[in-house]
Amino acid sequence: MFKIDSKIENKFTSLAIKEIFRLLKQILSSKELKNLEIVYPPNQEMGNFSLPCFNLAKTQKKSPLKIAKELSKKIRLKKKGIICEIKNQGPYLNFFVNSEKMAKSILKDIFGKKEKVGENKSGRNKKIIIEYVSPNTNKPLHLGHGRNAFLGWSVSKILKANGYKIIKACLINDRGVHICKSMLAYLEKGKNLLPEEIGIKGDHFVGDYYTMFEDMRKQNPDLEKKARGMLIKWEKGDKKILDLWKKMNNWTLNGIKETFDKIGIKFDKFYFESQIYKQGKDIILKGFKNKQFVKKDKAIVADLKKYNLPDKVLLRSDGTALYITQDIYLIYLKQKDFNPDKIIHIIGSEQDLAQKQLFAIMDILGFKQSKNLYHLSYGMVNVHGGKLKSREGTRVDLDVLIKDLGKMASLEIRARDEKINEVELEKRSQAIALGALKYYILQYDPKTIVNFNPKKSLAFEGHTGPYLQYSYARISGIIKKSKTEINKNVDFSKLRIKQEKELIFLLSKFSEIIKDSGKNYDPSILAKYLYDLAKSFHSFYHICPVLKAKKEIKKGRLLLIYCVAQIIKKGLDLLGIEVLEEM
RNA sequence: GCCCUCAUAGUUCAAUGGAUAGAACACCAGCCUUCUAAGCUGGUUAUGUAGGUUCGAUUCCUACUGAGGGCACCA
Repeated sequence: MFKIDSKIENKFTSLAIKEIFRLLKQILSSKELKNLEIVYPPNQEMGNFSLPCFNLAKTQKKSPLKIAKELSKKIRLKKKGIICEIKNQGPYLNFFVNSEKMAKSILKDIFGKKEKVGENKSGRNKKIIIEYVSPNTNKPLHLGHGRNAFLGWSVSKILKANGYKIIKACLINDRGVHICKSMLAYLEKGKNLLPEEIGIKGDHFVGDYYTMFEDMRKQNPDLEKKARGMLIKWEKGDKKILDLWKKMNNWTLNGIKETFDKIGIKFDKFYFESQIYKQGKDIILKGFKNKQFVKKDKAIVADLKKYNLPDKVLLRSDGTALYITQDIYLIYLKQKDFNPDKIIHIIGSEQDLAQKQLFAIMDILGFKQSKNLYHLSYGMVNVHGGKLKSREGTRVDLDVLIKDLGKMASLEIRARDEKINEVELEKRSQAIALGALKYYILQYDPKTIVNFNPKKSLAFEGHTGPYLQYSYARISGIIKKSKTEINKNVDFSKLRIKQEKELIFLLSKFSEIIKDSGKNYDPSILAKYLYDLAKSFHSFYHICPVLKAKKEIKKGRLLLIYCVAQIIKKGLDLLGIEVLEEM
């Protein structure tokens, strides 16, 4: 949607919209112009841009149909303008652009921008810290962490493409009673076994003891108290417990980091809960002294009636810290470390209330930037109607899932190319498996609850990551076979085919899509666009031969598909998905 | 009990208050001596119920029904 004063990233679109407003100025007052919006019609046969006449109907007190008709008759087009045709259709006035000018401008632009294609500077170098994933160190990552990781990574990339400076942070929740549970089970049943001795990844090794604890507790409920006791000893610095804690934490952390590496997730800064919870306590105690908080049943509590929220306990009655205790300090710490303009927490929607409370507490504490705190909330991943929560049994282990997907992908690849070598097979199957998984997750609006059925959900056909990777590989194949340099100076006077025009117009939308995805912190907008583009390309592919076309047409089509490939590559990169030259 | 989400095709998801409610999977019928069939072309099927606001409601408001999440010493 474009208003008269909106800033448009794509040069051609910007010129076209400006011309439309100039044309409308012939017959409308500047006041009327200001309220108008230009939109995209549902499909391109209707036109490239459209003016809905409903607003004008109100001010002019005529039917919108009549206004559209009148406007189409009154407007005089310029001979050499970008807009070459105007049609009224119902209550809409539709504008068609000159395909030749559109093609030349857009393709030249994409060709010239190379890997910076689609980027803009609307972020003006403002700094944003994005905290994401933030795992516990008592078990391996599951698919819910995967959604968090893919979302965080992609949003970071998209915001960066919008000109923001991004710091990707991860809080390691390495303190708390959940860790003690794994430790207890290990002490009782572990027999000093090491993960490498039985060839198991450290995070899975520790996770198994956590599960074991849950089983043991069912028979011996006292273990829960024992775990609490262990936490108190841990807080007091009991050497034996600290040594075990360090050892087991390292196992888990190394395992988790290995998984991060495998799925291509990186961070600029790690914070550790164990290193910051004490400072959190100090802030709470100081706040209590300053009468910002109150004491109820010996616990220190934030009264949040003013914010229309339930009260929140900040320190237990026995004086030990809660998760939120260190979370409060962490916000100060991030502000001190990086002085960001915004802090984003990527956390599941089950913590909507807790996050609201946290931000309200920061406000009570007088944290000046409390308005710059943002909770990017995302829906849970359900499995078979069950929940994917670590407290309950059902969870999809990320390592296992990726391994299974990799196997599926390599079978597909082998079926197409029997002679492929092992190194290439491994590389491709990983890229395809991760492409499928990441696209599957990112195609949904973050707040949507994803229903994941391992058997049905992940495919390599249809609306999937591999479909996009395949379009890229196909284009790469054609360009390779053409054995010619891509030439940006192309004559497009013979651009008559619907599929060609459609592709070019889709390309022109890319930069607006990146802006839109960034503004909404929503990679699914980009994901859907890329699918539309790939679909449009495949349709083109089956109708328009490239290599067998006549010389000038071939040159033009080569440039066109090259630009499509560049956009797919860039777009997939912003989703954290790799492209392949061959599939 | 209170608060927050959500309800669209057999299934999984789209649709800034506006044009014929889009896709994908599944199902049916076609297309490989032609740039990679992980592809293309066509077909069947949908807005939970009842009101309201509006020229116009899948979208906003109210009630109901159903699902999920949350509600002080878990995170």
